[in-house]
Amino acid sequence: MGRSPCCEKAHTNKGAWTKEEDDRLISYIRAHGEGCWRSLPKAAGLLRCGKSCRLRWINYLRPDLKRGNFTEEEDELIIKLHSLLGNKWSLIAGRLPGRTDNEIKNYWNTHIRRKLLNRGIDPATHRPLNEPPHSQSQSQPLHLQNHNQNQEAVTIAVAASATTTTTTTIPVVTVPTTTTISFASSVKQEQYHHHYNHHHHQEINTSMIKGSVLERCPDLNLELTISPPRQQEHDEQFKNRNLCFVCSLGLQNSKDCSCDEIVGNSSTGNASTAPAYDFLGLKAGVWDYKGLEMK
DNA sequence: AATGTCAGCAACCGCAACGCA
DNA sequence: GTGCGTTGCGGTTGCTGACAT
Repeated sequence: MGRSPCCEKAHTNKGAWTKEEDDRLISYIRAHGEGCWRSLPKAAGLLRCGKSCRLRWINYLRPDLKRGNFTEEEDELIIKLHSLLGNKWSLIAGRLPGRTDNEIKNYWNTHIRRKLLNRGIDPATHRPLNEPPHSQSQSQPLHLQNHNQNQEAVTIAVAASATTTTTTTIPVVTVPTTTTISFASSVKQEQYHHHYNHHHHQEINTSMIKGSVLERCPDLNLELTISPPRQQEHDEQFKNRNLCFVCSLGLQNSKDCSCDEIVGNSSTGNASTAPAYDFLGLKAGVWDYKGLEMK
């Protein structure tokens, strides 16, 4: 027998939501919070499946949503992020506060695609339409190029703008050498944490971003730098120590510090036993590059 | 005014990842 | 380690309104 359906389809409404349904959903979530979508409809007295409720809330009813037209700045940011990340709409949405992945996806398909075509740019590859695909690296979009390339020791900083800088370094352990990423983001740390908790398996795709980022998008502040892994570079006190995410944020001695819990072997130089940074509680050992590849 | 076409957007569907027993 | 239930993502569909004929 296959999996049971997510809802009893015979007894659920479909199609557009009514005002009454919206009100029920809003009041229920205000009272009980998000989550447990499967049981929510029954508890809220809605004849909808949990999926439908979740979608309605996330894409339309959430109070922090920014309604209205996209600005020119948002347009350009979406284009740049798409060139880096591909159709990772949830990731792109994470960089645009108040916008949902569905909204951005629709906006891309209806407006930006056409806008790029009018500029003579292929929206799929972000390269000129009339440019012959003379090499794989140039004919593929950036996000597709990256995972064809061997990983190297590289530190990458990504920022939506250049106000604050939050830096951490993450090893990707299944590649021959250590890949590290530094995130410099104006997004509040807590927002980043929230986003990361939901999307950590995709967020790491940013690690695929390499030198050509700046070449492609010179005015997008990605603060790309290439450097040896930080632990090998300096900080004598950490030389024989593994850094947790908390310390990587400069919060050494914090109660959340878990450096000493991390098991790692920094002396081998082997990536699979490389210094382990506990990024948001994800021990280095869990990073599986293959699992992070774009579809 | 009636009909056809198209664009925009909300919602659905299938699948994969995740978490837990 | 495995199987099952739940959640989230991305592609696709279909409804609706605006515009053209």
